Amino acid sequence: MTELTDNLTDTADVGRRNGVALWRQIADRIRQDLALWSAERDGRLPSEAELASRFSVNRHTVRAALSALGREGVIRSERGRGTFVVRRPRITYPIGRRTRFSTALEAQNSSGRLLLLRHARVTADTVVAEALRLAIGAEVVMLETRGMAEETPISFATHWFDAARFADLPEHLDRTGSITQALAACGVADYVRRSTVLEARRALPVEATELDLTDDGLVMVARALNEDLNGTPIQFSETRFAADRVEIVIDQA
Amino acid sequence: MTELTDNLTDTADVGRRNGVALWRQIADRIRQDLALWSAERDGRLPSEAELASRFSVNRHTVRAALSALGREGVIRSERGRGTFVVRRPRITYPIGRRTRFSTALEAQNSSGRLLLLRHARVTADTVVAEALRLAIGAEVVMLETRGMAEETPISFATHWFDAARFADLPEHLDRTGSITQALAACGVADYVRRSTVLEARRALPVEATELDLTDDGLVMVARALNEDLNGTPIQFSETRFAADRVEIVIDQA
DNA sequence: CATATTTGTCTATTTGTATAGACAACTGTT
DNA sequence: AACAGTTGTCTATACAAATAGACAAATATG
Repeated sequence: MTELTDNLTDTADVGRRNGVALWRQIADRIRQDLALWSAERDGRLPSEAELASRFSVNRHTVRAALSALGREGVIRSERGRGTFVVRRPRITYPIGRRTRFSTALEAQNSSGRLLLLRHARVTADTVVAEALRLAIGAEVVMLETRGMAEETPISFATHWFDAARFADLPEHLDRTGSITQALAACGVADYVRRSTVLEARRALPVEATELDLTDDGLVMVARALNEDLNGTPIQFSETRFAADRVEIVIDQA
Repeated sequence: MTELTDNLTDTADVGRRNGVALWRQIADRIRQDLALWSAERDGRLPSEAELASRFSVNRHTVRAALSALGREGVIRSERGRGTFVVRRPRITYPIGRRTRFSTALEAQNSSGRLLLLRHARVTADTVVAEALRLAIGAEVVMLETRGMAEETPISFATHWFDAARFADLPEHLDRTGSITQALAACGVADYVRRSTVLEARRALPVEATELDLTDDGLVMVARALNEDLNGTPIQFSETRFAADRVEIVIDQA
């Protein structure tokens, strides 16, 4: 760790002519290091002049970076005083055999909510059908949800269920606001996580909109399969987390 | 899944004046979709003219994107014929209670190797000390490794061990080439993964170099703690995976 | 062979990015 | 009040990125 943080703050070299503007690279690096500055010096960032010399760029380039972070709402500049961090720590999201969104955020003072955005009956493509052990083209209930912590979107997920077994699911979800409770109403008393696959990539336009990522955001994608206690798959999900706002903890127990 | 892939291929809008050049956004999107095209049509991409109209940009902009992907080695253009995918599937990397790099890649025909880049005795900072249950400033053995699949770098990791207990570790590692065997030589017959925390971010310059990420690459970062069978922490690691080359599977069992 | 389709190369123009320097406006301290 | 340090705004210049159009060179097909 010593090595890395030193590299982060001291030699802050950024690359040129690689298709990403200097001001954006600098904005991304500063967003990364906000935790360092929010702790010490009253959450005050180094001055524009000092940042410019650290990154070896012109002060105007730094200003473009700070301006972008200001539009994102993570920092705030005050003439004559300096630039300050607007507190917003990362959320810790646990993944394990008994992963449930509702309980995930309650442990850390955040009031988590799961919003149902839309739902529809669609036909299963190859991936979904294989996961749920259905025939390709079988009817499935698809629903999209957004997970919130306070007023900040954290996750944007698409879920698929066997339509034969879970036809009434959307109504129950509308009423209860919880997938666990909606499943219970459909006769699934308990379920466990069978598998989770993670990858990271740049956000697609849809995801950037739903997660309120201003520009060029990153997402962590978790594809998960839940099964009932008989070992029958009941739910396949693809959840996109805003990479800047969460860290994922793997529950080994 | 249906929804997403449709969005990917049809409405392929890209944003302007957000600090990321159009050609780079397009290159990133195409790299994402390579799997779709490598399957069908003999691994042939749509023509430059068609891509230009899909993304609503000039053909030269598409050419800049393809040129970048060509330098990366993931596609190859042939005058008069078209542009083709150079096959390179994602590596699946399992994380669980008994995660070991050596066994991770053998299951999928890849010949995995772990290279020791450098090692040193350093003093533990707050994070490392807390993880290994040592005093801040205690001596630790730090080593950096690079994980390879065939000739492609997959991971770049920093590991820390209590120097009092594992002084001879680097030598054993040099000799055996395996952390598990080196630990065995230091009297640790077996060990298990206690915790893993994952996050995603843009690669730092050092990481881009070590992982051979040509431009603007993404990494998944796994911070892990291993302990012996008595429950004593023995190894704290921070591993950076090249996000384009791996997907991480969580072993729930 | 003739033709349509594809990638490769060239010139020209407009918009975005980065540098440089100067100075105004505001804040906290001496 | 004076001053040092900070952010905000302006002008000017050089280079990269994106658009537009035209044509050459290679390939596949009928």
